[in-house]
Amino acid sequence: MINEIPTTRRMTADEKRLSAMFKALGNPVRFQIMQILAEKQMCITGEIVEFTLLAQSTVSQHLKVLREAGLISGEVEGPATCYCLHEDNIRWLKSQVERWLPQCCIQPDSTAASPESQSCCD
Amino acid sequence: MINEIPTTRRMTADEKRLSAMFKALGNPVRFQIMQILAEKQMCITGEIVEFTLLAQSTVSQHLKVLREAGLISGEVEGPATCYCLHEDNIRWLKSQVERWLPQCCIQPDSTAASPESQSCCD
DNA sequence: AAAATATATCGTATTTTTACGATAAATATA
DNA sequence: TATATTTATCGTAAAAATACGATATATTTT
Repeated sequence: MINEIPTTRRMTADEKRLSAMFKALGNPVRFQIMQILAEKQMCITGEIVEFTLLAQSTVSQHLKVLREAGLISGEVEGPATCYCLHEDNIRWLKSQVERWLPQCCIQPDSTAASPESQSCCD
Repeated sequence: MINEIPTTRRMTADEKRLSAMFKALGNPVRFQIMQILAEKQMCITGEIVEFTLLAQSTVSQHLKVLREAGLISGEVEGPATCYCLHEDNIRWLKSQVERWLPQCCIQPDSTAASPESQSCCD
């Protein structure tokens, strides 16, 4: 899905994966599906359809995007499919965001930067 | 940009803001612009254009999206515009992600969940 | 004041995303 | 086996995102 991008440098596999997760979460419907899944622990497709008020086929598409991004996983349960958060991958996402852009955002509890190290902005 | 979404519940302002940041970061070009800004601390538009190998107008558009998401800030410096990461907002993003989906992803160092609390998936 | 430099915005073409209804597939039930 | 239930996939229309060149704006330099 994320093809080669015309920049000077190339993205690592982790960077591509993180970017793809961001992309999946960037849609408000999918963002909210994640939240309802977090609350309810698990849902079959039909429950998520009720929640979103969208057509079943549309929701199925969104679920596919979330699944391909590794954010949820689905398991066939009889005629239905039971979805839940992919906790391992969400933990991975959180750890990546935590260590993301290390040159920026020095933790407030670490040694304060000297004034001249400030950027032009803000 | 994020209009009302047809779901049962409504998104809080924070949720909308977080979702909008994810959306901005979901594009690989913008993702990489964030990284180069983190490395170089600050860049004028022209430097970012060179890095991305895209047309100047295209990059300017991407910078606008990042700016409107609160991820970067730009300051006019003579005829140029100097961009850098919006550290406060990035810190906010990180803290939001950290506490995101609290029902999921119990920290590994906390009390281990009992086996029956496991979900159906994975 | 004119020219050069740097960037944002405008108009537009192309691609991608989003949404829907219809249908296929797979399982459970009568 | 036939029917009902649930979901995924297909085809497609509409909306949004992405990219570009041209141009407007704003500042510096000549």
